[in-house]
Amino acid sequence: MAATLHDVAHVAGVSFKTVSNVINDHPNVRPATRERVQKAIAELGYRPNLTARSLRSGHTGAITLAVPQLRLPYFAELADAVIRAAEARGLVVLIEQTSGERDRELEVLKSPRLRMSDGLIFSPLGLGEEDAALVTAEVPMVLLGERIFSGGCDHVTMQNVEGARAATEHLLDTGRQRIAVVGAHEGEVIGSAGLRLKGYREALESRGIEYDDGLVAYVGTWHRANGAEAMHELLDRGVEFDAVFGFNDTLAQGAMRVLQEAGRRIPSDVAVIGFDDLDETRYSIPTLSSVNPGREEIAKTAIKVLMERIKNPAGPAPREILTQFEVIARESTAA
Amino acid sequence: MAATLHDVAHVAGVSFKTVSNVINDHPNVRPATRERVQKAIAELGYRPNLTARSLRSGHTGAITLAVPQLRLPYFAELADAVIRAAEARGLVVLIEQTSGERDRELEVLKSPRLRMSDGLIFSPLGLGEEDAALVTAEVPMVLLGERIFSGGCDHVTMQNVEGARAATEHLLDTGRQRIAVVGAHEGEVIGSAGLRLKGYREALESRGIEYDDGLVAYVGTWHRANGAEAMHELLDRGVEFDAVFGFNDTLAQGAMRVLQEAGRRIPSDVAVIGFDDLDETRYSIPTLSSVNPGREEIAKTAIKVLMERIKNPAGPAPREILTQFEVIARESTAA
DNA sequence: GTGAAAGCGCTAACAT
DNA sequence: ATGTTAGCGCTTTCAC
Repeated sequence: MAATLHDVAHVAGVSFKTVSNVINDHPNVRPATRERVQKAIAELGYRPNLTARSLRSGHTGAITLAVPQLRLPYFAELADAVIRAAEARGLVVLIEQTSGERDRELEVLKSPRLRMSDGLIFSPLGLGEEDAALVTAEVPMVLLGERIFSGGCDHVTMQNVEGARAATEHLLDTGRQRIAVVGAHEGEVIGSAGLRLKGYREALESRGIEYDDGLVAYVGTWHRANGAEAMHELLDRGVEFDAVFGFNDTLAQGAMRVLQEAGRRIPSDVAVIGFDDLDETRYSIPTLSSVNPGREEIAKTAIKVLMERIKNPAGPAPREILTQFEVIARESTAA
Repeated sequence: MAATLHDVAHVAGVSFKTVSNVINDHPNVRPATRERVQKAIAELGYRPNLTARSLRSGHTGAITLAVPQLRLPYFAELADAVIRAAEARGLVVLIEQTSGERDRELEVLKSPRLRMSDGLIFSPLGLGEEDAALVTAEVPMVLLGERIFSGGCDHVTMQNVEGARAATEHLLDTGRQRIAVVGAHEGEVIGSAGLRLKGYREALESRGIEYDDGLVAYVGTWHRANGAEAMHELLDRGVEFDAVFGFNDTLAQGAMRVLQEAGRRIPSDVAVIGFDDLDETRYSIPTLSSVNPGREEIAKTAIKVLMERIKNPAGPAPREILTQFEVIARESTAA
């Protein structure tokens, strides 16, 4: 089968330790010997067995990324960014899908599989603050998202409250007064939905507008279909509104679709803003205003922090890192 | 650090082989002993070291999926499906992004990293038929897509020609005559673009309509932006058309956007159909007709075939597997 | 500068 | 039914 160090050593006529030295660029090898070894390596098409190397060295060169599902464009774009950031540092990425289910999330955390990687970037959806004590892994971990803050591990997250507040203020600035919400989670305080609702309320409050629960549509998950459903519900309720804040872009897209089906014009009748700044917001009809939560930065920072933690597990105290956000105005909120 | 078999054996007062027997459900263990060992395992929080197991057993329980990029919704949905299919069989998935660049694709094929997985599902974009000889890996491989057919490995692919032909015929059936194409690749014969163009031409021919290169817009990649650009170009050319066939849904979405900006109504002025049946086609304005290429089936079949090949590398001759497709009519091609 | 030997944690013959 | 032994392919002391 595949050639081993021994085979190479044999062909090159040296001890297999010398071959190892050549491969790992150790200093004490005579140029002539090195050359001979390299020739043997080429001849045999030798490739190091990384599994063996991992066993010996204790690290694998891989990290795990656990997300709800790649079908959700936000996580696809996040995974894309994480893989690129990891690759830039010579790491490969193993992806686990949790469907956002608590049990599956715990399973991933506890799986022996995790040890086949050097660290974990974990974006929980089912686990909550009350589970903080369970959120530990046998490898260094960086937490993403808004579900858990009290953990003892590094945490990279976007500014949900501030971003949502800015989005709402953007709508208010265009003269909108009755802003419907699509994507709230019943009773949630600390997840993305809870925090974005908080930002929404803060913005209203700062302008002296009273919060009206009748304008808020609650959903289960954040797929396009949920946005569509929620908008149907709002329309059925018969409440008046002149703007919609979709808690993410896919919800907003679903809602826009239904609004237009119902004959509402965007933005003249109803302005719409989303959250995430997905690529597709640039091509919908109309283009969708959104909040760029700093996804690239999240990915890059997560990788950086994780690598530091892998190098030095007992390093600095866990950090809480917030990314920059930016409101991107597009057609759906034109004045 | 982490407990090993030896630690468990020590605590349970047995030899470490017995522990191994318990873990691997070997028959010859007395219930009492088994129980004692299991208690020790629980007590120490023992988890097997899969790296060591891999080294010994020769397989890793992971497979590699190499795709251009997850930002392209088609590949995000494909990866999602592959991960689910793999998980159902107890495998995890490592994802490599190639950007569709030939060099990167070759790099992935040759990387020692690949041996940290048991097999490869490879969806090339940069490599072509002329590179077939280079498309070999040190692990079993299943090829996806249309770039390479002559390889000596299992190949799962969609019916591009037939699907494209059916899409075109669908447009013709609604009375359209001048069908523009968005997404062709200059001079390509065998890639998705080449094959879909072939299907388009076949459909025209079967109805006695002459092929007009003036109706074909060529692009570089298949992002939304390319679809938008291509449609701008078609409009600038001033050619008349009453339908558009986007070679994938993202291209079609970009094109629809530009068409509507230009005041063309869909489907009354121009009908539009895409390819891939992405989730987003169900929520755009208007909803986008498309061809479902059997993505779930591709994922499931690829995993199944790969596992068979892993189990038996010298097994049956490489297979060529085609999935079922289906034209999905939505608003964008309503009569 | 190069080689010999030990061992990472596990599985699988082969004893006992 | 349980224990012993020999590696998987590599890195890493430590000698020479």
